[in-house]
Amino acid sequence: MDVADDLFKALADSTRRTILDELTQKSGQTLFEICSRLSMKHRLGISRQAISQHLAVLEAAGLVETRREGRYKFHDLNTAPLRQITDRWLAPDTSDQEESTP
Amino acid sequence: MDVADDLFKALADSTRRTILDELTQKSGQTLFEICSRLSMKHRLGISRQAISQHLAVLEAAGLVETRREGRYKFHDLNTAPLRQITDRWLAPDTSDQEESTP
DNA sequence: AGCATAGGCAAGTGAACGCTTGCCTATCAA
DNA sequence: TTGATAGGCAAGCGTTCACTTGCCTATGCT
Repeated sequence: MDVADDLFKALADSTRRTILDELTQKSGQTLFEICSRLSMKHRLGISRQAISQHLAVLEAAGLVETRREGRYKFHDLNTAPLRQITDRWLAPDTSDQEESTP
Repeated sequence: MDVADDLFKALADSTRRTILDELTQKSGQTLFEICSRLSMKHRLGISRQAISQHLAVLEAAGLVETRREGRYKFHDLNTAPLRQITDRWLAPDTSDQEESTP
């Protein structure tokens, strides 16, 4: 329905948020690299396909961008879509609020 | 699992985001006021109970605070939890990133 | 008191979601 | 060419989620 729907749906899962954390620490990781990090550092017993699906969701939301090089596919973080959240509810413009009279 | 889970789950639904929009325009609305606004302005054919459940989710996430006065219950917006998102991935500190060597 | 208004609780339903399993394609090294 | 590595596609399963329906409590007006 909403255009922002993909973004918020992508952020709704804790595994996907952890993936964003990992890409924040090191951008340009491959699928297998992300897999091993989630397994080692975060003790997440999760399959490769599950993570692949998570990455697809993050890519649909614009939070992750990919580039292919040979048999490797690198995943880069893009935090730009997150600005929507700030712009929507943390905008400094409070000039046209209605008065509170129940 | 995560403590931030409530926040992102709350934002994952488009109706709840619309409620936040409405509370941004006018804080301190009652349940019925929110109901009529969603119905009129946003053409959302949704029951009162559904909206009540949405407000409970938003309150659990800390995005909405409530105060009772007689038979009225007013709902106030609290955008403070949204700062978590900025702090987590939009933090200006990029000093301790790892180098990208696949 | 009697009735309308404002809100709450709980069970049930259909759809979406997260994850697994199994198999397939593509790239590179021996 | 064979084998290993990196990734993709799709069906199936159990859980969670959004929403409805029905009934109940509390406050206020006349």
